[in-house]
Amino acid sequence: MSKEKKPTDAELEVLQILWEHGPSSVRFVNTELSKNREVVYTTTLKMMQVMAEKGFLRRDTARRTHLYEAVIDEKSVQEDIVDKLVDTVFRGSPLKLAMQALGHEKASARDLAEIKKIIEELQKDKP
Amino acid sequence: MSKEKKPTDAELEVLQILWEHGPSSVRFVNTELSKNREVVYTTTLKMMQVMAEKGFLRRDTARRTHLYEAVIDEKSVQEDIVDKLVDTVFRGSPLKLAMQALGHEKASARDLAEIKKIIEELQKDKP
DNA sequence: AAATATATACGATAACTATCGTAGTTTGCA
DNA sequence: TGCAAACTACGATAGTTATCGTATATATTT
Repeated sequence: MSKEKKPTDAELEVLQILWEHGPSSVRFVNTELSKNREVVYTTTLKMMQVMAEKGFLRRDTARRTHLYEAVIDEKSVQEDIVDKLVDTVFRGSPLKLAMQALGHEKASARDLAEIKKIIEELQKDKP
Repeated sequence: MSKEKKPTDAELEVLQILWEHGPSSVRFVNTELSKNREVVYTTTLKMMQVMAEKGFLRRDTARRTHLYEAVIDEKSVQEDIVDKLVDTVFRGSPLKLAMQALGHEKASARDLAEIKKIIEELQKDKP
């Protein structure tokens, strides 16, 4: 039961960068964000400060350039969001969500083969 | 390319009820919502009025008790949300999302069997 | 007809988000 | 040394969301 509030969309963008690259400076995160859309440096700074207050990030202030690190786990965030999504958009049906995901344009033949294997594994547990 | 803004979480709750039951009165929707959490009637009313302004709902004012109907399609909303979710939370991997969904507690053996069939169908198209 | 119940309309508001400018501090280099 | 660059701190703000109270109109019941 994670009691924490869920990150906003903009916060998720930051989290994704930190999950991928590990502890990073504001400058780095801002540069990454700017690849997708224009963001002023202090906007990113403020956001990350707020996220630290919320407990989403931890920061290391040992040096002048602070380093921020995600303290919420990528997988648990994914779980929270999927659970909520199943309830609020897919009428409680994880199947429908999975189907929609696999129908996604980016789902490759390799993906399909892989998930088939996973399903077969799951079927062993749920006879 | 749906240009429309996406519904908020609270709006999705309303939409789900309308998708399931078809055109409904505010009273009905409020009663349904109240099964999950306490909501004052005028809160629901106001929300549905706003949703109508946004173009999410159409309303029939022919009678004293207005009837509201969803004008955005359930499937396209699901698509939009899944697409965005894949990008912002699953690093562009629909596979990861599908796996997470199937690992969901509510995924039944029947679900698994069914999606396996669907995957086999998809595999015919993506050799 | 009067009282009661049920509707809509609408304004106010607290909380939150995302955004950015300004100020002040530290570092590094010409 | 002194100036420019890079950094943090912080306040202000416009927009949005969800919430609810009050006012008012229309049915329904007694």
